[in-house]
Amino acid sequence: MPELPEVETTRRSLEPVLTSRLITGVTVARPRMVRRQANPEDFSRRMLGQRIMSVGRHGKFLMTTLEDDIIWVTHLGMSGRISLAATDDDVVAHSNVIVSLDSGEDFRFIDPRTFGFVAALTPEELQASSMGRLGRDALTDLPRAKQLHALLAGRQAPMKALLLDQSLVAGIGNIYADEALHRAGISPLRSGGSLQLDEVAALRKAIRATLQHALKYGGSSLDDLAYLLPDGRTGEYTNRLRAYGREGEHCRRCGTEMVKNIIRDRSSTWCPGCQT
DNA sequence: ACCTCCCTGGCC
DNA sequence: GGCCAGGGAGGT
Repeated sequence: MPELPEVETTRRSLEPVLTSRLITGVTVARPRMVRRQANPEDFSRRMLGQRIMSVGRHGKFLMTTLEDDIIWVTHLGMSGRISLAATDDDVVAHSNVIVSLDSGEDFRFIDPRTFGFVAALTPEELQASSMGRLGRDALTDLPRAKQLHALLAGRQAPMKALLLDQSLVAGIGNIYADEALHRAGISPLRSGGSLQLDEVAALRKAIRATLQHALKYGGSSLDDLAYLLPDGRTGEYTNRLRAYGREGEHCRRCGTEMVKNIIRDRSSTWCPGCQT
């Protein structure tokens, strides 16, 4: 389930391969994958023949800039991953979008559940879409504690839901929301507005530590191997997770049995002993 | 701010 | 054969 550390790991792998390359081919095997594009045929048309200028990211959205002022957006969704392969390599199942480069390499977007998407948008189109309403990037641009505290003021929703709200802060998904709350010792059920400034400061520190550590280990590949690095390696943060997937096991900090329950339709794993 | 839907592989 | 995983959009 790719979220920010997985997407940033992907971005770093793509950057040297894509930058300055010419797009020589675009194949959309699953038309559904092209979304937020007023005219679906614009995707291939705007991509073909373009040179790639830079490979950026905001939250979980990969944003690749093309020379003609077009932004090629890729979102991995739930089950998406990017594979870099030679154009004549075997194509694995669910290679829904393939972008070929003048280097002889392919960018292959593999996504069984097709929750991800691609689009090629003008800056105006990007700004007008939901991507224009993303919060600050959780890894590179996380607001200071005072600002975060102000953003949370008066919010009744549980912290778990607020961390997943991409318009508040962009990039945190279900796994790392649980991880950050555990590190900070904050219950996922606490309402946003109930957090004191020192708790927000602890949470901010926990978010940064979680994301930076997960990134260092290449993100978390789960048993389903839906997420892999673009070269096929697994993300190795999985067995370092402190909360996610550890229901019924003992908390690594206080020994209490970890519990899992549903908060706002999302599974949440947390420690009732030390998350208060 | 809440509810429903999208989609498929893997597991019981 | 049914359920579960869940990020984000669209509707109310």
